[in-house]
Amino acid sequence: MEDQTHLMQTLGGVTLAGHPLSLPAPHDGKQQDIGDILQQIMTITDQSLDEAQAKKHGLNCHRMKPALFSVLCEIKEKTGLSMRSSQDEEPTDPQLMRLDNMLLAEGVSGPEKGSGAAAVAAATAAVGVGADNSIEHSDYRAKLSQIRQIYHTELEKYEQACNEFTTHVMNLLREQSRTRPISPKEIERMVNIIHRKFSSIQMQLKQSTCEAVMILRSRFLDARRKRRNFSKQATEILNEYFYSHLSNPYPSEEAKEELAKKCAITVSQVSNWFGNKRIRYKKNIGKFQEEANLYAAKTAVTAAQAVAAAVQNSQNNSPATPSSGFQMKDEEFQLDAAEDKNNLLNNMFTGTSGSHSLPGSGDLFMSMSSLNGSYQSNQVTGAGQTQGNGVWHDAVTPSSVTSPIEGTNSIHSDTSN
DNA sequence: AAACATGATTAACG
DNA sequence: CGTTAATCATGTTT
Repeated sequence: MEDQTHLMQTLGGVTLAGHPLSLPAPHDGKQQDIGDILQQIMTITDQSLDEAQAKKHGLNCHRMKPALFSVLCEIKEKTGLSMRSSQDEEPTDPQLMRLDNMLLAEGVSGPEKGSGAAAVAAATAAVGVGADNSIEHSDYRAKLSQIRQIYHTELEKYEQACNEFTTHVMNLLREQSRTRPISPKEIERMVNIIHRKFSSIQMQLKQSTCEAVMILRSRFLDARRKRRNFSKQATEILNEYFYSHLSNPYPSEEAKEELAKKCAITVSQVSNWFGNKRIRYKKNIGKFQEEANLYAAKTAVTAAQAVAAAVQNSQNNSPATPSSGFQMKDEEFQLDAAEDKNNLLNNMFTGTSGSHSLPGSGDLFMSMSSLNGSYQSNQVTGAGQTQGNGVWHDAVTPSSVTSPIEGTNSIHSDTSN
């Protein structure tokens, strides 16, 4: 330990003016020699530049130089180990991994995906609608590739700077190793340190890139911010399903997928739509009545013949209970429509009043049956039964699956895809 | 610009 | 987990 202290001071080249160094020296002759060399080394800092340069050269060529050099290196290595051992870890790994994964997932650091855009465009084009959607996406994609480009150029710049700096330091150290005990191992370690520093800088770059991507993502892909209304067709299809399943407007997962495919939207969008639709319909049935009739008409048109026959039956034969699936459906409708019947009725009458034949107009069918129904049950349910509960839940579940309703419904839209 | 419509998000619930 | 109900934030209409 004492030797080390001395040596450190020596190597620092600051003090140690007249101290005799106690290096391990087996023979007296050589000790004299070494002492001489060390003396020269020690005093070199006190000399003028030219003088020192000359002396340096002299020392470099000295026959004992390699031996002394290696000894000094070894000692230095030993002293350094105790200091370094604690700080050699790399705590950056998990974080760096996370960032890397993220960037890879976002397609920033991964392979260039020029074909991906084309594929997506083709897919959306194949669906037919979704042009606006792909515009949005291309905008997003453009920004993303901008970020990626910046990221890559910066990364490359850092890489280059790192290499430059490394070679510079290596040259410097190699040069200095003529006058200082610097082992190749130490140079290597130095290089490692440099690399670590630069990679931490790179991590910062990655982090800020991630942030940028996230911001961009939230700005462009967060549909809440940039909400787009569904296409006319899509709402058409959704409404069709909704009103033709008004008794149980809860599409199954498969049905949702079908609708999603047909509407060029996602399944969760379908779920959202039905959630919103149900709650809003229930909340203000009257407001939707017109729409309901419209879509009921629309679906009825396709099944006009069958419906027409049934309606005639239910009207002519037995006003009370015609025993068809329509009756049940009617009851549901009357429940639904009970609230704003006035408006409703007016609409219906003005819309379809005179001609109640059966020219396919489903609204006719709707209006006829629901009129009867609503008059019946208005007193029962009362005008105040509006929302709250039981719009379709209790009254509906029984008829949803078992009754012939499903059969009739399936004629128009249920299985028609 | 205000009012309304609508898709998405959220907490609470069963 | 899927729903409901309330709410947000935007789109559309008036």
